Amino acid sequence: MADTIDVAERLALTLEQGGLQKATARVMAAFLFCDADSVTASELVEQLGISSGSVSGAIKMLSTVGLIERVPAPGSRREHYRLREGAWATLMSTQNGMVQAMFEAADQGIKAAGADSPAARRLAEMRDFYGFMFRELPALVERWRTERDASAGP
Amino acid sequence: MADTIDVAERLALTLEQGGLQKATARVMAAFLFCDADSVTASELVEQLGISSGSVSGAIKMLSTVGLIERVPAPGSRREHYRLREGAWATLMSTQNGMVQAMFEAADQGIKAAGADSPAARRLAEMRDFYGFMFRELPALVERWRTERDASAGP
DNA sequence: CAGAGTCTTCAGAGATTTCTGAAGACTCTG
DNA sequence: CAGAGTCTTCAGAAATCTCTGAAGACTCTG
Repeated sequence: MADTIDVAERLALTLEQGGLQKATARVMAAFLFCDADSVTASELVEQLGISSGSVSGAIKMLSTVGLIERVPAPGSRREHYRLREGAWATLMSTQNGMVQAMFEAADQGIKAAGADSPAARRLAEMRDFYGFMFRELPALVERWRTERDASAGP
Repeated sequence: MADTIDVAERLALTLEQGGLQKATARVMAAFLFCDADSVTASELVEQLGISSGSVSGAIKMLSTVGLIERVPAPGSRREHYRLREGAWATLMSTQNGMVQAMFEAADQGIKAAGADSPAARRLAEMRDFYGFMFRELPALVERWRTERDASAGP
C-alpha cells in the first residue's frame, strides 16, 4: 500500500503538470495532507527540505490565487496558514481569466483580419467557443456550490 | 489600428500563457490567421523565421492534441495542414484529462490518509469538486456543439 | 530504382525558469 | 526600545526547457 508521503508527492506532481512550479506544488500538497489544522512556514521548510525563500514564494503565490489563507495565530510568533474553504472553486474561477483572454485575443483577431476571410471565420469559431465557456463556467461552479450545500445542509 | 501580425503575435503570447511553448504557440496562431485554407511546414518556417525542427515538433504536438489535421494534398510534395473543425471543443475535452488526474490524486490521498482525519476531509472536498467537473464539463461542451449547430443550421 | 525534395530526429547550444542562502526588514516581547 | 525570532527579498547558482541545424529517413517522380 502506498505511503502517505508518496501519495502527497504524486499529487504534487499532478499539480506541477497543471502549471505550478515544483516547490509550490509540494507546498500545496503539504497543505492538503497535513494532520494539523494549520501549518507554519518553518514546518514546511523542515518537512519538505526546501529553502525558506522557496516557501515564502510559494505561500505568497498560493495566497494570491486564493488557495490558502493566513490563520489568526493566537500567541504564536509564527504565521499560520491553511487551505481555504472552497479553494478549488476559487481556482477554477481564476482559470476563467484564461478563458476570457482567449476570447479577447480571438475578438481582436477578427477585427484585424478581413471581414469575410477564412481567418475571420476560424477566429469567430474560437471567439464563440470561449465566449460560451466564459459565460457558462461560473454558472457551473455556482451549481457545484449549491449541490454541495444541499447535500451537507439539512 | 493594430496590424494583423501584431494581433497574431499577441494571440500567440496568450497561448503561451496557456502552457504552449513559444514556437508551438506561434505556429498555432499562424494556423488561425493564415489566409489560405491550409499551410505547409516550409511556409511556417519562412513566415515565422524558426527552424524546420521546431515547426516539425509543433505540428506533431498540435496534431496529437487534435487542434490541426493533415489535409489530403492533391499533387503537392509538401504536406498540408489546417485547423480542425471543432478544435477548441476538442482541446477542452483534452484538458478534462487534467481534471480527472486531480480527481484521482485526491481519491488516492483519501485512501492513504486516516479515515477521519482533517486531511481526509480536505481531500474529500477536492475529490468531490473535480468529480463534479469531470462529470459536467463534457456535457457543457456538448451543449456548446448543440447550440452552435442550432444557430448555424436552418 | 536513382535522384530530388521534404520531413523527422536528436545532440548540443542557448535561453529561461526556479531554487537557494544570506542580508536585511519587520514584529513582537520583556 | 533593545533584542530575539521570523519573514521577505534578491542576486547568483543550478536545473530545466526549448530551439537550432545538420544528418539521415522517407516518399514521390521520371
